[in-house]
Amino acid sequence: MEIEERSTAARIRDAAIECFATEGIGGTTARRVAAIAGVSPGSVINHFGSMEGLREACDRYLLSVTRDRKERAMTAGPNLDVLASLRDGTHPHLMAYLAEVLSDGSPSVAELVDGMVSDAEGYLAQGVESGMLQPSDDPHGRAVIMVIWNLGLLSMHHHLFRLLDVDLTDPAFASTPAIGNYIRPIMEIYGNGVFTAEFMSSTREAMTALAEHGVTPDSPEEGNAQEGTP
Amino acid sequence: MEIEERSTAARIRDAAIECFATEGIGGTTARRVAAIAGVSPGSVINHFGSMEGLREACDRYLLSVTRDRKERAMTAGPNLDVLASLRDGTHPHLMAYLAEVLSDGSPSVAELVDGMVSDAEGYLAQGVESGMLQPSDDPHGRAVIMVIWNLGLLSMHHHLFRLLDVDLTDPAFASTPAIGNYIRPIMEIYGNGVFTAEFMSSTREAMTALAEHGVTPDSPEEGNAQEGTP
DNA sequence: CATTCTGTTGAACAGTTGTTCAGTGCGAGC
DNA sequence: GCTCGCACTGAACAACTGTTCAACAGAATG
Repeated sequence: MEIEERSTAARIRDAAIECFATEGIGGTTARRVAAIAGVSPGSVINHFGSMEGLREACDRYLLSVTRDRKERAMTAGPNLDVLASLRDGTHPHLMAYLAEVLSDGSPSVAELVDGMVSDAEGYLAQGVESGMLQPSDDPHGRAVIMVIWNLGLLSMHHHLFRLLDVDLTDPAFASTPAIGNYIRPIMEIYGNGVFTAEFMSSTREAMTALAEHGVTPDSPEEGNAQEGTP
Repeated sequence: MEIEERSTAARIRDAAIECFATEGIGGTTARRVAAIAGVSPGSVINHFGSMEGLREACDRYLLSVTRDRKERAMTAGPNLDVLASLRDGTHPHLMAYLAEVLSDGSPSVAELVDGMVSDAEGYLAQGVESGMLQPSDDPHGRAVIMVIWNLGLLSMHHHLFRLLDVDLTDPAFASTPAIGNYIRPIMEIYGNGVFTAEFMSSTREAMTALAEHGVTPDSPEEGNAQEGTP
């Protein structure tokens, strides 16, 4: 099950990750992977049983790399950037591979996302304790939203690149000059919010009702909820 | 170029949207679309030239529907929910189709996203004028981030459903009981932010430097920037 | 040296794909 | 009633796909 590094299987798996990342999932064929890895098409199936098996191996590898680096990063203290562990340049296509597979429901990607969420819950709690972050009425929900906002940005990196000139899949992303375009608005929202205090207090009763019962088709705050729904 | 409604071409196009939405882009074939539409495979190509042409027709249709409803929604006042116009049940698979195509860089989807961003800029400006929203140092950047956060949530709806029990592609989404799980944390962040005022003021100098020069590989605020990068 | 074993090959197979096109049916216009 | 035109069919085609497998090389083992 475990793949020896520097082995042929590892070369094939890395070639597959590169192919999935650059050609997309649909554009990846056994022959193309074989060509990149410098082996025969038969060898690809020989090692992984099928193309689906190869895809699963890539997912498992993504998961294991993330876990390895996460442990190393843990010692360096909490970090709100759930993706930082994939951006060290050792595996240049891993981030783009993740971006590609995020929006299809593979089980091991789900496991990865769930892990990121529970990590984020821990980091957020630490941030609250240390006085850096505000406490939340719904710590789990806040962690889910923040993690998926992040991953969503990654999976839409084409649009983000077009609109803000920032490439989230670039290993050298952190030293892009335009990175301010990306961080500035996010820090502004995370720092001050978007709604004014007046607006929040004027809709407080609707919000607490929402927190208790949820929105029902004919709940009276429907009008406000629609305007406020992001 | 314009497709007559109720025509065979329209039926094929709707079948394609359904197929793209439910089977994914890779899982959609000419024969499957033909079966759903109740026509022969040849007819599919006859009407749209090729499968790529069919895909483009679907994108164009998505764009035109969005524009139509947007105009109608304009009269009802600004609305921060950029997706509300697609959620009226007339075309039950349009939202799921959008979710499917968001993460691949089709030109007309790019046009759609750009339109949503410039709409959002307008709505946000109106919200600022009316006192509902805080002004921003970077109105364009804020609009981009907020729109792509939203679209990213949509494109990751599988994960969101697993984690918060909310299905963004469901036409009846607004009346789901669990919708509070989704709205509550977002309203909290948009209302109050995430960082504390103390943390924000302690990193103010780093933030203003960022706003002016961006982050460079050896800029001194690198440490803080990493902790703050979401 | 002979033999086994492991890893690799690449030709071949069956299945699916997009696309073509001669032929069919059917309704409108005369 | 006849004919024309058009939309549609579905069998056929070439190009691809994942997968199989007999053959092969080369190192390790006896």
